[in-house]
Amino acid sequence: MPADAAFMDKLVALCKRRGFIFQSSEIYGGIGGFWDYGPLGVELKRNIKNRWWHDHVTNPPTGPDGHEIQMVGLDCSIIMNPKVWEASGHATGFADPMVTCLAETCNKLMRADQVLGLWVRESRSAEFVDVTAADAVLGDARNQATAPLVTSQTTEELLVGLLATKDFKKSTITPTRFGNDPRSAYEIRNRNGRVFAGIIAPITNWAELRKSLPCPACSTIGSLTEPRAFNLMFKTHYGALEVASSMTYLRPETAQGIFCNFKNILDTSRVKIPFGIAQIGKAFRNEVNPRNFIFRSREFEQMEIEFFCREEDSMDWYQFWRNTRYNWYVNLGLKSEKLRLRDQTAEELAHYSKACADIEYLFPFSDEFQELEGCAHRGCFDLTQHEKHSGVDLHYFEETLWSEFLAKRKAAGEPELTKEQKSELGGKPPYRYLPTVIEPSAGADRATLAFLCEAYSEDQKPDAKGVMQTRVYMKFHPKLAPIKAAFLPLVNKEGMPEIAEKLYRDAKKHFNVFFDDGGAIGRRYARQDEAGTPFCITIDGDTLGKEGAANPGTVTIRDRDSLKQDRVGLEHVVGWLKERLGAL
RNA sequence: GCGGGUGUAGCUCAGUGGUAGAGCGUCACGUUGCCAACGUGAAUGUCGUGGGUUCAAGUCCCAUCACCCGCUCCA
Repeated sequence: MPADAAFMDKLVALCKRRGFIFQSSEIYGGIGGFWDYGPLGVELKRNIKNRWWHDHVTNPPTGPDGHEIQMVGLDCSIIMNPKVWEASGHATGFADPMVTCLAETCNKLMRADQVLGLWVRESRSAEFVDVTAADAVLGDARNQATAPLVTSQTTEELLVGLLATKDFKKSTITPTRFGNDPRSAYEIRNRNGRVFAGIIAPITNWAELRKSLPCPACSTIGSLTEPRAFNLMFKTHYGALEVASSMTYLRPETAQGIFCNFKNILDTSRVKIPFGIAQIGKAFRNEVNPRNFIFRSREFEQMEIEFFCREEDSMDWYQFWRNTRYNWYVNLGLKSEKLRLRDQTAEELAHYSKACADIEYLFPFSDEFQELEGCAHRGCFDLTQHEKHSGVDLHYFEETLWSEFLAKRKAAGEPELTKEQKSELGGKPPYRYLPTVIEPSAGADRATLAFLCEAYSEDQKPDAKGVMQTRVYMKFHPKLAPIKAAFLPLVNKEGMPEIAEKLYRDAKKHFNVFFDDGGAIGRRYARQDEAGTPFCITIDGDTLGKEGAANPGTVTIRDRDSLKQDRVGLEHVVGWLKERLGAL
């Protein structure tokens, strides 16, 4: 659905023309799903990452408890022990079997487990029902329907999954038998008392089964391919000898490196719960189909925080991060209604998650909002998994709370606890526990793309010859702009270039600034507009203090968005910029 | 992965079998007095890649790669 394909085309062309983003390996014909950041792009993306690091790690905000939050940074290796990915679930969870419908008018690609949802059979036709929205069609089936459920999961897993869906919550399931069908058969009675007949069987003979299976989308019988493994993990080998035992993966997310270092950080950095660990780094996913410029690429960069807190405070911290992260985007210029904060519905949540909010942007390539960042309440799922798989104790011990407790007992004259009592009491909450995790996980490339889309602006106005011209300008927040200011001698004579260059050299000590003496002033302004430079500083006759100058010793500073010009004294220019650009 | 579309100069694109083009941009020199100014000059392409048909291929055929749209996915 190209919501505004023309807009997207113009933006992509500008990115390439001005050196924001290039296709990777372009001279060799490119490579799908990989992109390079050019001179302007790298500045923009780095500004975004630096801003994020500054705002959350080096100068974190005040938390809901009124204290500045504790944050530390981390930079983990991309390649880790493959057991990490077994523990996290990625090794299996990222390998979905997919089937394609080969019917000419259909050609749909779907996850095999979705195809194998719920089939309701009535006399000769079979109809597919999404198990999450089964009610209407099941009603039509007049309770007589045979509903074979087949899946690559085990029968038990499937039943658990079925009971988790909206329509079958609180169903009772009783083993039964349909005629001579050898597969496991069940009578399913839902909470409204409606009775369904279901056959549940693991897929062992797809080749046979698919001949009779209709496509969920077009209902053509036997048009589905066999499930093929779509593995989203990037396999690689460590060690020069490529053997099975040296196989591992490039990380699909940076978060697991944080969990694996949880204990190291506790032992070395004097942080106490609540605290957060932040990481910026590359991650890799073999996307089925990388699309939409840098939005979905196979190599991408994440900005992730794992914030560890007590279970009882977790919803406060969740709300805090959800709002803090949303406001971060708004304050850096994603001000339009194209940015939204959306709470996930109960159905969307992972089974271990209490809450999750997505920060979404309405990109021009789609008429649906797309995720920039997910702020998830992950419970203690990840640490539990790593504890289980690694065998290492990852529990947190509240030393202060424990010694306060002991001191209080002593003061009250209570008898000293025995060793056994101590380990019994101190070994469980509130003294010893697995912390709950709030995870704001952002895509740096997606953020970059959103800022690019939001910044792209056009003005129509007549030029010197009266011909309508389009002015294209990138309305970046000054803190994100790749180039902060350009220094331009109005004309190349009478000492203007020399003054401009000296001023440029002064400013360059503090900011990424640019010097341009080539071409007419209007053209130079236009070039800076396309690069998104917020300020153009022009050295003119007044600067030189020429006869009749109204403002001797001043330069003009042109604002990119309003086109208004201020006159500022030469010696105040750097200070003027500092006021507007901040320290970073 | 399946189906459809596209690929010619830095960018946007024209070119339906017979000497590769335009606009914009870029560079140089001259000029210059605030919003893509003007003059003069210049550079730039193995027409995505490989193979085939033909006297002759940017153009026709096959393969391949990349990008765009849909299915799917989610940072």
